[in-house]
Amino acid sequence: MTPKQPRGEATAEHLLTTALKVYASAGQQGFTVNAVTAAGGVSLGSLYHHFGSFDGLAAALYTRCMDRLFDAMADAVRRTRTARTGVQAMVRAYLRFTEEHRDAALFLHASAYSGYLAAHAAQVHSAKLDKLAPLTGRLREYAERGEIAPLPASLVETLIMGPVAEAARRHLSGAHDFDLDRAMRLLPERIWRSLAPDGT
Amino acid sequence: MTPKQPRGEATAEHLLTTALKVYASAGQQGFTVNAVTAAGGVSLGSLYHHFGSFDGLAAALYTRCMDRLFDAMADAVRRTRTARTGVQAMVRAYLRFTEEHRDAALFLHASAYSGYLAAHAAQVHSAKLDKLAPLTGRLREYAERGEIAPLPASLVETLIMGPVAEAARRHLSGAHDFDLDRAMRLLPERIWRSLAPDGT
DNA sequence: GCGTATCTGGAACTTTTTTCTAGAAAACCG
DNA sequence: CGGTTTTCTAGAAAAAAGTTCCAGATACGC
Repeated sequence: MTPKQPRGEATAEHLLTTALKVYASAGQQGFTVNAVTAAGGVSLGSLYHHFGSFDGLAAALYTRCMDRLFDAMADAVRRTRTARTGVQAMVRAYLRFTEEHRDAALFLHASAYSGYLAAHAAQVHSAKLDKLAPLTGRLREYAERGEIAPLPASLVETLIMGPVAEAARRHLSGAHDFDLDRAMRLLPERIWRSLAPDGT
Repeated sequence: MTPKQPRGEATAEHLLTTALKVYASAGQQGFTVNAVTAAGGVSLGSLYHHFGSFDGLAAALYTRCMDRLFDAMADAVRRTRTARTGVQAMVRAYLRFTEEHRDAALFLHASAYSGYLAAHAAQVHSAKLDKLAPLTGRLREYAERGEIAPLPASLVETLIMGPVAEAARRHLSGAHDFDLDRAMRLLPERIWRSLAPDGT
């Protein structure tokens, strides 16, 4: 009668996938414990067993989406050699991810500074640092070799992630005047210019 | 016995001020209707009469904070002539506002894409466009005069607001490795480089 | 098989938001 | 002024969302 329920670890996985679907289709305001358990055919007890709280589920989903984004960026950078191509690869990978995984990108941007994560902020932040390590490592190498201007590491990150995230937000919010394809063509070079050492 | 209650319009004003204080001291999770009404010595009925919903209050507060930020930026730009000094003035004004009105800046960044505004998104967005008009107008003039690179207007905005907002977020989140004073010295020039026309 | 640990279901409870309505204060107007 | 209308306030009650709890089911090691 009841469809075969996945159990154990699979249930947690299943809940995360369902949660993202619910978020994508019902939006922030339709994103409730009841909506997620109903959509997934899973009980409240299971959800709370695996995630402790609804915020816990949201934090896990956030972490999962973030992992995928940063993995995509790290992969892209790995195929480059110079600072210029590396930075531009990061930018393109972020924008490509935003386009190809719209739901995940939307959830990331909407949740980023948005209460869900308050209780798990520390965990999420350290997970972020871990996943970001390959990228920050590369940036440090560029700096050591003098391939980018001598700036504090956090400013270099700000100059890359700031514009890219803003572009993603504009695309995701459906701004009529924002063309993601054009951004993918123009932004990498512009961001690079903000980082290039003098006389380049 | 009961302290003299402000009435009418004044109550709405009073609630907004109280709300920001409550948000600043109790954080996102302590930011509830009851907390705000209790702290302000105002009843639920009054709050709902003036703002329709708790989200309505949050949207009004958001708009008010945003107005102040953009006014500060517009004032700063008004005192400049060239594209370079104008852009740099915007950047500095944003960062200065973040420092001087920490509570308002925190609320702005935390609420920006965060559910509170979903119901009033349209109003908030059009209010934003209005307040942004003096700034976008300036940027268009720069572009027409060839003082900045020929880029779509939304990309110019992205290249300015992206890094500045990211810097503000890092400062507000208390990142140990982020130094706002250093950012105020270095960012304006770096952002300018991303916008400068060729051969500058 | 047996015992233990893990997982699931759903009713009951808590907290937070929203609605509702009676009535007080202000504004308006002849 | 005196009456009428509108605006505003108060707080109880309802609705909605999140959380707790525990009885029972399932998987797993021995």
